Amino acid sequence: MKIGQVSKKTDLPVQTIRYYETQNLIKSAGRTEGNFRVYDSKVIDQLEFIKHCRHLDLSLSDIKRINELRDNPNAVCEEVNELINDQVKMVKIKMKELRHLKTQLEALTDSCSNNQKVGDCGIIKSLQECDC
Amino acid sequence: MKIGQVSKKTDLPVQTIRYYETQNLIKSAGRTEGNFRVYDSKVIDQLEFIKHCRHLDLSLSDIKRINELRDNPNAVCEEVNELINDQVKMVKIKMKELRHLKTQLEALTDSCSNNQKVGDCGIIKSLQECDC
DNA sequence: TTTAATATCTATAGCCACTATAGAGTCAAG
DNA sequence: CTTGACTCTATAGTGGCTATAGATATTAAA
Ligand SMILES: [Zn+2]
Ligand SMILES: [Zn+2]
Ligand SMILES: [Zn+2]
Ligand SMILES: [Zn+2]
Repeated sequence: MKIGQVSKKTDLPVQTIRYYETQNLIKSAGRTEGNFRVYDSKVIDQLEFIKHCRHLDLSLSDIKRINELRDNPNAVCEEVNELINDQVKMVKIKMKELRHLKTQLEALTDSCSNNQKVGDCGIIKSLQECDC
Repeated sequence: MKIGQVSKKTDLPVQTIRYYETQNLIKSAGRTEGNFRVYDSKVIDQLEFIKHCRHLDLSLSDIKRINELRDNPNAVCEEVNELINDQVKMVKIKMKELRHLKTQLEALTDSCSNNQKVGDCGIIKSLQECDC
């Protein structure tokens, strides 16, 4: 299989697959005589795994770590657990920040009737005076 | 006032102030004979304005646009309004994504009892099989 | 068989909003 | 006069890609 076909099967851009190779998330592929990358079907699973991890917004270095752990199936999975728990924490923090942001932004929209002059616009005024 | 003092008053890193200058968010400052930037107190307000906009996660180009609009106090403020509304939309989208993420991550943590072997860990299995 | 289209290759730059570093110059206090 | 704090420019790094240029390889049609 060449990279274009891998790309179609995984729905990942060709560039991204090559990028993952440079980052050692997948092994360097073999090459044809003409220097084209050749893959066997295993890589599809590996890339799908990476994709799912990215869906969860895990960083590439986290994913690399998880892959390393997968290579030691007898190790205790505590570290995997911690990674996911940390991710949950991060998501919670981000959600909190976004809730705060939303409150502030909606207060801003309330302070403008949309047909004022810029000089009188409540949004602009609030941005000047905001004490956060 | 030199840049260090501006930095202290605004609590923005010196680098950031210089960066904002390169991005034309603030005008190029005057210079001393020794080529040090000199500011008058106006810049404090400008930087505070930028800071508050950044608190709302507005992009630097949005902020630049808002600054341009502020220079035309007689224009209608519709565009300011749109910028903020777009920002609210973005925040809502991100919140939705994060809620989805949180659900998935918490389902993952539930699928692992933390003391399994990596080979049996429900988290790893879920990441392999996930069909999202 | 020639040619044209498509696929692949590497290397490099761009995105965003900074942050960090190196190496040189400026200035004030002791 | 030296020390130290401050400032200057230029450059590279962050993360996770994405886009481009220019070269080479392969495939398909004419
Ligand atoms: Zn998935
Ligand atoms: Zn308004
Ligand atoms: Zn603020
Ligand atoms: Zn587990």
